Amino acid sequence: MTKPSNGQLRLRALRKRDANRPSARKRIFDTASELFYLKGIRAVGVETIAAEANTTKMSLYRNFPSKDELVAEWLREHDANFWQTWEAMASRHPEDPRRQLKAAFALLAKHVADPKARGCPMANAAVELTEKDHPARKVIETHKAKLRARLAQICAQMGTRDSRLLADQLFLLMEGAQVTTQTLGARGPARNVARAAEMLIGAHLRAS
Amino acid sequence: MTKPSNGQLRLRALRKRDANRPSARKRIFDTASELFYLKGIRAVGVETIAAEANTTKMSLYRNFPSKDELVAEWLREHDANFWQTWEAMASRHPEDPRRQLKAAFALLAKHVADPKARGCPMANAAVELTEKDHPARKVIETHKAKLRARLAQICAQMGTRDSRLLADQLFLLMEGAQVTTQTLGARGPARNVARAAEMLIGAHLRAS
DNA sequence: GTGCTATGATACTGACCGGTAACTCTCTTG
DNA sequence: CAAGAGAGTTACCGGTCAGTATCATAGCAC
Repeated sequence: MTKPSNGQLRLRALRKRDANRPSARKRIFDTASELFYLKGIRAVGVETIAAEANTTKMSLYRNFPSKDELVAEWLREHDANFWQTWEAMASRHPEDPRRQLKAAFALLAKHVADPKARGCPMANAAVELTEKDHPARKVIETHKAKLRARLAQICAQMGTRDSRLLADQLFLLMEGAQVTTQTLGARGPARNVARAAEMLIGAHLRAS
Repeated sequence: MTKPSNGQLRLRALRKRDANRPSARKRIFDTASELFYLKGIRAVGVETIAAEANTTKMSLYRNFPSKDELVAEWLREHDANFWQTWEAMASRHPEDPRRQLKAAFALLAKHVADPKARGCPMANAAVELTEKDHPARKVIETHKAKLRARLAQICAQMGTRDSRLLADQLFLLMEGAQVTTQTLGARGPARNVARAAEMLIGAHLRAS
């Protein structure tokens, strides 16, 4: 029933001829990333992802072993992008840990100011995926542990007495800013995250 | 097929005779509250709730118009409990806003130290329920806005120059502590939330 | 007793879920 | 030209989802 019309066939042919068209895998991955972030993981079905990527479920399962693994892949890529941005930012202020922190919080402030932002994909996924053996959980925990350690490293370079404590406090501010985006929006407490970090850093430096 | 055995009948009769047995509504509500919090909202079906409450789906729908409304009800009750606890705590330190904040963060610290804790039900729900017209969203936004305002009020009573700013910073710490519970656990940064709050309050008071 | 209310039990709807089978088409590479 | 890889299409699987209809049973109030 409902055979494809000639119009549809021609459209599809046109699309195929376009050499610039990304692979099905890339389209699926990009679409899934966007939908997972904006609508939530459990709220988005594989059929929806495929349709939105102008392909079908079969292409999804030819490129990814399962939805759970697709989710994990998405978060792995987010982790890679995150650290690439982070280290690029850090290398712009070598030997100046304080400036590195300032730049990091400026970046965060810019992100949470975006009205379309919906917090941190990692933290959101941790809220949604409660099965402790979900493949994404390892990615999430590793990512957050690394961030905590990286913050502590920078704080130590600043010479603060209790660098672990300051790092944890900054970590709380970061996570808090991301999550409040989803309840009180960009005009909520998140917009004061950079100032909060500055005050905390200042207080620690004075105490050293 | 599979008629109930005499044993099952007797068991049911025994359960019914127990006058202390809570109503189906209460059992459903309590079970749903626990499951929603521990497993997540979308991860728990109405059938599971009913079974876990030793009743059936029909009793659920006789007492609640829909699952979405049940979720909203759960959050409304959480809001009521939250403010009852909060105001009881505040009234224990009348005329001493600083002590009120200290007590609030002590309570929060105790909560996030529980290894079974899974953050703030409101914030978690905000992550899971992305449909902007979900009945729970209004409850969540109202709750968080009220908390933000209440914090600002207390900070103003302390006489800090920029009480709104301090309130937002404390808010970020609170939300951050709750959410990090789900990625780095009770031994994560959350355990430093009270100290972080103390330092921020101190810095603000010194600046006034 | 007679109702009334709350509860239970079972079966069902239609939609959607993640995942698979089988076949076709088209483009690329040798 | 031939062969193979990537991609599209359609139909299907078993299971679960939220929500409903129907009938039976129990306890309570009058």
